[in-house]
Amino acid sequence: MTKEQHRVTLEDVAREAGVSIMTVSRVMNNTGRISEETRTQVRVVAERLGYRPNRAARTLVTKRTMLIACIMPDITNPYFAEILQGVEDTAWQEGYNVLLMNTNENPDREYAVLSQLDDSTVDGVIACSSRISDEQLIPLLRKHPAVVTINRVLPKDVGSIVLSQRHIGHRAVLAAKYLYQTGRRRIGYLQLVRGSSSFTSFDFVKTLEAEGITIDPAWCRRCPPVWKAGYEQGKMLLEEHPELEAVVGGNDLVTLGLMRAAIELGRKIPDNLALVGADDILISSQVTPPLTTFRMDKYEIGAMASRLLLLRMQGDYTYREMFFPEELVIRGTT
Amino acid sequence: MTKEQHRVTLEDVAREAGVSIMTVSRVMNNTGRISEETRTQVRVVAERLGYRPNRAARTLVTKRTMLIACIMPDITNPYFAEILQGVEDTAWQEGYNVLLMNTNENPDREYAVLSQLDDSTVDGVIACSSRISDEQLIPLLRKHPAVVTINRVLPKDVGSIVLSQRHIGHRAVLAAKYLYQTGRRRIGYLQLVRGSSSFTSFDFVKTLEAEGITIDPAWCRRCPPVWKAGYEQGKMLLEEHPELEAVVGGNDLVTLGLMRAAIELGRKIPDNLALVGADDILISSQVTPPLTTFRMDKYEIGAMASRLLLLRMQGDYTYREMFFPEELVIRGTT
DNA sequence: TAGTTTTGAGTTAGCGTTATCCGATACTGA
DNA sequence: TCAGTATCGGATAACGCTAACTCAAAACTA
Repeated sequence: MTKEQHRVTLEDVAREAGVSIMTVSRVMNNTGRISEETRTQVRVVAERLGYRPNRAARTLVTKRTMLIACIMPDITNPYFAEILQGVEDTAWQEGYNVLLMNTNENPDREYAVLSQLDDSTVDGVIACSSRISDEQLIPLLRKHPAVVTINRVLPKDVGSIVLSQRHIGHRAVLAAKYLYQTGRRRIGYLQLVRGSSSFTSFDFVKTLEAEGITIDPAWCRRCPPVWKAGYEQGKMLLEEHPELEAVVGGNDLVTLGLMRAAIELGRKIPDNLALVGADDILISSQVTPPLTTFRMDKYEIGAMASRLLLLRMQGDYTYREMFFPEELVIRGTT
Repeated sequence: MTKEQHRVTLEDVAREAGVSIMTVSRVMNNTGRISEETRTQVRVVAERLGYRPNRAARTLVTKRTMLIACIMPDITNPYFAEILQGVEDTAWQEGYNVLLMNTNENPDREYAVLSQLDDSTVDGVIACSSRISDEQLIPLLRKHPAVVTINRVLPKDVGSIVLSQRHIGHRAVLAAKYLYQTGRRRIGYLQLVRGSSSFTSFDFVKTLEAEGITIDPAWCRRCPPVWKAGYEQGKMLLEEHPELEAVVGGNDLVTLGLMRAAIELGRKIPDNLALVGADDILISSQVTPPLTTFRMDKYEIGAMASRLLLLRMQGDYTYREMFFPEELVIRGTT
């Protein structure tokens, strides 16, 4: 199909149906008072001519794009894929389409993406697990009338928030405490590297210290949130610190990478090394031994983000914070 | 931020800079002849005022949305997630954003999505592994000036094509032949259910018959392309046909589901039951035993689709067909 | 019957850009 | 010096739609 065809406009329909442009517009939008007779007449003509309203023209006057932007760190991580599925399903049900902006865990790209975005492009923004600093993120989000963040706490006026853990790092501390209860003493930590995270291995060590659990900072490693990095960092960590009895991973992917490294190093899991992951992706239940991790409703997190965004887009700027409880699923690695 | 603020327009910049609207427009688009002096002057004012061009207004006159639609059956399937990553990265590099339309393997939803889409919404469409029939799909795609399909052959005038297997079902036949070579005789098939697929278990049986391999049609099952379905259908299949020595799966997810069922039924893999998957997602290499499957460059498939689409969007309507070879990766399940 | 409301549909005026045409300088060469 | 030709930038008219207002005719009301 070439580009040179004539687009069917309201005017064409109006002329053909012998009514004014406004009448056709009203019929198409089901607004205003139109007699049943005229209505069906216009509908028939519009159908016959194959009329489709021009989205840009409509947007220009209504100032609504019917689009929402969803900024994701990495859609090949099943954790985010499932959240995105929830976002898209819910948005779709409400007549919105999703502009996907995948940043590949790259803060520079995330910054570029957010800079490019403005309120003439989308009606709202969902920023999931942002990897950039508050200083960069907040001004960029303030440009938008409706914002929801996932797994990131921002000032209440910026937007609503969906969280899957009460505080950053809360999960890792819980995992370590559980491992301690099961008798492990030398507990390592594969902390996710991201531009933003305020929770560091320093906090990990300190928080657990307060609980009477001593962690050697040398047992903690920073690690990009992908499988390969978990494998590589994990291998180094275990080689340098064979005394480790357990490791807490920042997400399932890196924990699984580390598990592979451990197996290659001859470690027997869980007897020789215990592992706890973080987000219960499908693969985690299917490996041998299956990974102990935290379960949460990822789809529902995404769906809720869409719902909260919709409220804001409809002008309800009440600050809302939804907390999704996560549950430790004990499987074969502990 | 409320909606009531005044948007900075070309007019504001023009007034402030003491030039005409057209001059500002030219500067913003780097078109036309503008003196260096005026150019920087306008740039400074635009920057100070925080001017951002209105995308809808621009689209209305240029007829370009800078958006492409990507229709995906299921982004929680890592196979598609990786393709989507390739699509998005490449589109982004060229200044395009991606409208994600995830259909959750639901043909009705895919039909609805495609019906809603028109050329005033996006500049091009990538339809990945469409689940609807040619009769439905072709007219819907013809509305668009630029189309690329992934894993779906259509008339050459509809759009370009990216394929990861030479013919539908080619992979399954290859897998069966390989299993036969390794001594397996009673080979089952978990065929993916989709609205469209022209390759049926009937073809599977017939094609292999021609190769001298006899398959009992009762060993073939249709199965939705998700893990759970593979597990359930697999369990039924293995219970009803304990004589099976091997099964070919339509994709890795269902094969893995079947593998779980087989293990629960006490089958030893690969001695007691051999398995071949289809798309080498990460999880397949991490389970025990690791899955024998077909490897292909999923990211590159998506990236290529974007590149082919770009060519069409730039007016090069040459039909192109890219074939990505896939390679059998022999691991622990055969 | 005259006044009032309701109903259905037309008219006008943008929304914020860019395409296109056109005019005013300034520069060129003979 | 004077046409000829770059060079720069303004004026105008769309693009396709909807908000807001207007108004005639029909349908009530007292």
